[in-house]
Amino acid sequence: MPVTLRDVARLSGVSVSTTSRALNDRMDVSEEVRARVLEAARQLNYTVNLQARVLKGAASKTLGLILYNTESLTFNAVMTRGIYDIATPHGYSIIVCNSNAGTEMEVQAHQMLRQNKVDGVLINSVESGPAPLQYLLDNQIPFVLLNRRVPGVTCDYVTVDYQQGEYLAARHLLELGHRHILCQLGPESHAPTLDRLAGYQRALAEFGVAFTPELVVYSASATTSYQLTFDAMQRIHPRPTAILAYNDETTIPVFKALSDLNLRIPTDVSVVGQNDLSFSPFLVPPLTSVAQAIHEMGKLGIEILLQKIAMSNQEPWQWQQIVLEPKLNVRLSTVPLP
Amino acid sequence: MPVTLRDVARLSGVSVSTTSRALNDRMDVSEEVRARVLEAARQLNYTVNLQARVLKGAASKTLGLILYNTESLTFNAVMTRGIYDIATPHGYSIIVCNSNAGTEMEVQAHQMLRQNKVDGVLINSVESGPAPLQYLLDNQIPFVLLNRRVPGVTCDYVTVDYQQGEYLAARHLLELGHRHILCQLGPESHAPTLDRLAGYQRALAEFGVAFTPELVVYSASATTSYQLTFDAMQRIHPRPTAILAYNDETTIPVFKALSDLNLRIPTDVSVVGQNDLSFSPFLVPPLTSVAQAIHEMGKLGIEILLQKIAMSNQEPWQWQQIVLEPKLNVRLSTVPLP
DNA sequence: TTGAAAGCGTTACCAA
DNA sequence: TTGGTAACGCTTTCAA
Repeated sequence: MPVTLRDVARLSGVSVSTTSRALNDRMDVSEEVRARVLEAARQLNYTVNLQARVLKGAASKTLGLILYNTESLTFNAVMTRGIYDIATPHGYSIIVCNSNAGTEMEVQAHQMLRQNKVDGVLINSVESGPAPLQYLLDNQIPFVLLNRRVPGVTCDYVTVDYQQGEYLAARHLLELGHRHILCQLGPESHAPTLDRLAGYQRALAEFGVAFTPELVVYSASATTSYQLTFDAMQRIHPRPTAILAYNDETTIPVFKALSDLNLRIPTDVSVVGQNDLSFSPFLVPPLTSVAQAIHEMGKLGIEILLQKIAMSNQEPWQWQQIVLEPKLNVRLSTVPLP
Repeated sequence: MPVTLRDVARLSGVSVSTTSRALNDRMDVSEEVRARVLEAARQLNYTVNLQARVLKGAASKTLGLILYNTESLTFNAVMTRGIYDIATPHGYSIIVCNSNAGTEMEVQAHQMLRQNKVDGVLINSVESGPAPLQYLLDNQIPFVLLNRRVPGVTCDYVTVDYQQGEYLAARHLLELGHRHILCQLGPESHAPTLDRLAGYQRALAEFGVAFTPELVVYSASATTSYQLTFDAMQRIHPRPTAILAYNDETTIPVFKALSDLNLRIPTDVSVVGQNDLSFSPFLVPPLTSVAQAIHEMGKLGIEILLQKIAMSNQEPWQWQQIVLEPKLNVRLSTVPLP
């Protein structure tokens, strides 16, 4: 039913092989024939059959993207935005899979991508261990890890530095004189959580402040952020004078909890966010926040991947292991301790 | 280099055709042979070559998703979340394309999906007119429109009702006695914008309030929302007593603009948002907002698409044209006019 | 129950 | 410069 090369060949009155060459911009085809073939193809609305081409051994011009999909709503949106936009102009389709933070779906995703013969993979989910990565390495399928590192696996990756981000935020508060800083982190087992905790502790140590486990709480949703803040500010003595929020979104319930406790920001409590979203400068007061280069991470990831695919396998490849540095944007939600 | 059916056949000592039947769970294969084949396949880590299968005429088990990608960061995230999660268990891969609200990239997306022989398409971007849809209809490729309707094209779609959403919000304010309601809409040419404007006007008409063009402003970003609110509340006399914000995200700059003008919420100005995000109940004051069933829209869309694909083309198909109703969640950011 | 062979649409090789 | 032919990996007749 669909138009094939044979149809175009018949209409243009040349052989199938000549038709193929004409359409693929080969130079061993007379201008006159090429014109006729192109016209016929246009007329029949011909499109190449990718499966046939790939079966012959050509690249599939398809990439895989395995998302983790449990981090904040905005995370994937920001990270993937640049990915599609760079892939499309290069003629690549992207098959997107979600692991939903589960090993089973992650394994299925790898299987799907393998079956689809993708030319490369961007990976933001490594729940099932290094085996799938090893498979890709063994089979020389290029891939780049996004926001992840895997111990024992040498490969390309682009991450941001959550430890440094938390460190910068904590140091900022310590420099302002704060000593009782409530640290709100995400899911307890999550790798970035451990990084951030380490950054918090590093800053404390640098200022000779003892670490108080009570000051660390774990939450990730709006509801729990409100409750945890509300409870912690009442329970902990002396009361924290500053809060390192989980991210800018959960800063909103934090603000409300403080408001409900009649605590003013920043007079009574300083607050620092993470991610520096577009609305953060417009909170009341404007939020001091750590900007992580999430968008940059996605963009660099796909660029490295495409670069790697474009290279012949013979050339030596220097592993790209990039850690993007966070930046603290100071606004009005943080002030010196009186 | 990759393992093929021939390799499995050789190892299990049977023919290629028998191997194929064994792996495809056909019943005309002896149990003993099937076991041997499966074991050989496992041992060789065999995976079927999808391109070959599709070339033979099988379904590609691949769907296309064309996103518009100019709406808020969260919109795509919420809508697509359910899509992947339903497609994967059904064995479908999804090729995601972004039109970026441009006709050129949209056309390219359709081309890519056509080349990839997708079994169906979910479409949230119809910038280049009805031609690509007509192509899909002509070639019997199932598709479902998400958040879009196209005049003159009869097809399946799932949308939410922006007009009704704005109507509900406006009516709520009118019932509270407000008569000067600032209406903040998105990009001026955007279809939802026109719907929302109509909803606003319908509510006004119902209460016998004259429509004042001056009270309608267009914005979509955090920065412009702040400035537009700040300016409008100073410029317009009598000053609006209520604001219909563009969405919950831009509500944040609206709150700040009002705060900077020393206007209290809700005492001086009532505010209604759109989307009812997870953080909205935690704004200060908690935001009255219109919830649109964006997630439901994605979920229904993929379900209808899969259903349609599963049906033999012979059965009659009843067009699914679904408009999901919005819901107004009243909180503390709106009060009766004194 | 099994195997041989044809063919899906394309490209590459070789011969003309 | 052009055309015939083979082959990519699979499924599906059809025959044994």
